[in-house]
Amino acid sequence: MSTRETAPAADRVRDPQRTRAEILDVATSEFAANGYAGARVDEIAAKTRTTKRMIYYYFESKQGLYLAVLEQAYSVIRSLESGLDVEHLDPLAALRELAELTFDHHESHPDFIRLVSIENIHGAKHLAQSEMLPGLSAPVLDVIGRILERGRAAGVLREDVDALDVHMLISSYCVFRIANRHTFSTIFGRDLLDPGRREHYRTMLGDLVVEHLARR
Amino acid sequence: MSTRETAPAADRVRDPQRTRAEILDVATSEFAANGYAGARVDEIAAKTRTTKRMIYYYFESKQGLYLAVLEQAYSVIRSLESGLDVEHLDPLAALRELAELTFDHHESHPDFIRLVSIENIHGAKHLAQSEMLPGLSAPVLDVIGRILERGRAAGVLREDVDALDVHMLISSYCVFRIANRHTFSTIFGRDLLDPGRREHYRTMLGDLVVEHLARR
Amino acid sequence: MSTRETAPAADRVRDPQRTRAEILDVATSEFAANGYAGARVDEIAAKTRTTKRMIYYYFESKQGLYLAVLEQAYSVIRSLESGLDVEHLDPLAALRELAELTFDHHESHPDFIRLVSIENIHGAKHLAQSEMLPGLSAPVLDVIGRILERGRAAGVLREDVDALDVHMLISSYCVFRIANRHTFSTIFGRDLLDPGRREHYRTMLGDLVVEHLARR
Amino acid sequence: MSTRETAPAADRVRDPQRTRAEILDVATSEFAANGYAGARVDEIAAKTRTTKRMIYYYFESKQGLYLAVLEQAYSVIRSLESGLDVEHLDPLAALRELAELTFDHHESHPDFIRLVSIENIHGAKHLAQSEMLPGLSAPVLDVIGRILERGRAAGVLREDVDALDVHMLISSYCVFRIANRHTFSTIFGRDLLDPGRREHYRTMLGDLVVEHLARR
DNA sequence: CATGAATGAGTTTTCATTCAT
DNA sequence: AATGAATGAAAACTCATTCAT
Repeated sequence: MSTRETAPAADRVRDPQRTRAEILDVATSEFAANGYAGARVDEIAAKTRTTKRMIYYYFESKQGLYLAVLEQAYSVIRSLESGLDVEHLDPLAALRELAELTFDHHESHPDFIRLVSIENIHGAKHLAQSEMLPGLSAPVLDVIGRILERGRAAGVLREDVDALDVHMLISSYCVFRIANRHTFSTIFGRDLLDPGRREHYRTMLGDLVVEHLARR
Repeated sequence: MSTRETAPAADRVRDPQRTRAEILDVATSEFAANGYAGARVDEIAAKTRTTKRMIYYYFESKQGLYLAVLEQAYSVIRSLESGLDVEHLDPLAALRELAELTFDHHESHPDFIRLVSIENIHGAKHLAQSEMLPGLSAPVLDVIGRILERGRAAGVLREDVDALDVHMLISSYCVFRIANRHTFSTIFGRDLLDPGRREHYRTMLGDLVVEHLARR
Repeated sequence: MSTRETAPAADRVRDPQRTRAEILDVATSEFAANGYAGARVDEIAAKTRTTKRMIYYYFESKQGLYLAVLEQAYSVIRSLESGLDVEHLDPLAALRELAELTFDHHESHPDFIRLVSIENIHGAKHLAQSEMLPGLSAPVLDVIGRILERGRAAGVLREDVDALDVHMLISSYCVFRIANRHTFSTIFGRDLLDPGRREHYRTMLGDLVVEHLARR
Repeated sequence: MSTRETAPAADRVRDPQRTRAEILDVATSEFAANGYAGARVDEIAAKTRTTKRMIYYYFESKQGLYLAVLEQAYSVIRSLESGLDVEHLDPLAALRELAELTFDHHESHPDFIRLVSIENIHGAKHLAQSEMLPGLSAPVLDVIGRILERGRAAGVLREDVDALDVHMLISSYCVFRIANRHTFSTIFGRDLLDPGRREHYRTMLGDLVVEHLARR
């Protein structure tokens, strides 16, 4: 990968929004694939129809770009969470449904999971700098909260588990499957994303949640 | 960080074992703290009583050093696993004990968890290059396997869950708590390593395993 | 030679063609003078009005620069060869003229001869990587070919010597005089480039060619 | 190639002469193959049954080793030259014989040719430092000298060509064939060492010499 | 004589960032 | 908004040579 700009001038676009979005998309893949330090501004620019200068124009610095990538990634997940609708199900079924939807979400957004891993490597210091993210609690917590409320009122759920713990339980399972896939497969020879075992893992998660939350 | 070698020549020792070990230890912290690309060979050398040159003498390259770090980290965990002794407990108690010991292990080896995260960012490509690690299944699997056998024979455990799934369940929980601590705390304001909640999480894990494995 | 860039920022020009050309010229001298491994990128940069960084910007690597130097050196020689005009002379005279022009060419392009020697030390492996050079037969061969044809038709030249052998004969003589000058002089005390003996050597070459090619 | 010493201690020899000779042999190949700057002391040591320390013990420095290599290479050639015996042939036949023996010599000592090329790259500065080589005129010159004398006395040879020019003529042809083999083959697609054309080149050389020296 | 370990100075290469147009 | 050229600082890596045993 040369440092020289080689983008074909021909198909350069003059649509700022689009240019910004394209940079962000490419940067997402690159950061997710290589980590913060491992990603190359040059490489990101090369995979775009713009030039490096534009990256600095829109995002100021590599850090700025990375933060924008992070913010967008969280936004996408948040809006997916906002679309969750499990109110029509009974509490235990709702929990299972929620867990399984999270399972699906994570599987279809591996870049997000990778970015979160990367951000944790850096002690979440970039995330902390964000003006929009920290504290902006996830919609999913409210969803879980409402289910727990309903379930407790109906006497079918335990009283001593809070929404954040439920979220942690579900996340840990779903995140591990994506985030640790490679070492797991290398060490144990089992691909956690093997389509043939997907249903098994999905059900297992639902079972775990239900078993743990159901009042005995 | 200067390029000049600044290590005090005075206290350099002529102890290869020690020199190698010291480099490896420092490198472990540095890679764990900064990722592969983010770690600096210069910085590692500076925190050692040797010089950068010795790193290349013993490990050939930055990659070689990283791989050695990875291999040592896995070895440490493996030998801890080998020391597990839960044979004297009844199957369900043994599973809980095992889960809780894993919980403890992970908590006291955050660098290992971070290295594994980092390695997954790179698709486990370094791990795959190792001649000792891949395929060398973990002792813990045998431990789990024996518990499952005993439990099934005694009729107290489910028949349809295999050792690797149990390991995955335990790992995902324990790993998440360490690996995703920072973003979790930044987003949700709850520190997963808060000593005051440690017992809660530890018990919760044991419960999860027991609830999932116990025959109904 | 320090690692610090010391080129005066004042007279840096923004003329890519010129920058590239200047690097190439300096590099030609340096490689010719010190060999591939002996040449220093730092030194080349220092003798330029640019910085080391620009060498990598334009040529990617030391090897890339060396190859560019080699390609340019061959191009220069090729275009000189293309300018050869000996069609108006009778075959034997044309051969002598050609030999003597080659003699002159080589004498005035010692760097080219040195680069060729260097490249041979490396088994021509860089040359082989070139996309423009290998196979691109030299114009001089056609010139020789046409003379031989004419000479055979006229019955004044031998039939059993081909153009490539003629070229080899001329080259070996002209190249040796330049390439082996130093050891020859050190061992035998005779400087092959002594201006006072130049005419002698030039005539001797012409004689050799004519004596060898003339039909008896 | 690692910097670490890995020579099997088992078969180390305690024969100084032999150790020295072995180092010299390996160094000859390495310098011939990679040039002075390109050769690695580490690599030379590794291909020997000794260690690097011995190289410095016997030869003081890389330069010292290189000079020893050069001196030995010239000595070998000199003693081959000393063995030349063409006194029993008539002058022209003797000259042809001499040329052809040189042709053979060079072909079977490519490393010598390469070393000479390398030394010329460095302006013969190492050779000049030698206490044994410079000035020590080659035996072959005397051989040529005696042939010329005999030939002139017999009236069969030209009067105006001296021994050193004859030597230069023969050398240039024989050296070029070996030294420039690689670029020649890459550019023109003809291997000058093709066994099938060996006799052709050998005869051609003899012809050249005879044609040039014979009195008309 | 022999050797594994160690070293300092240098050498190539990389990378985020900025400038002139 | 856009761009090819340029840059400084630093990063990885190398190599001849020496030391302690």
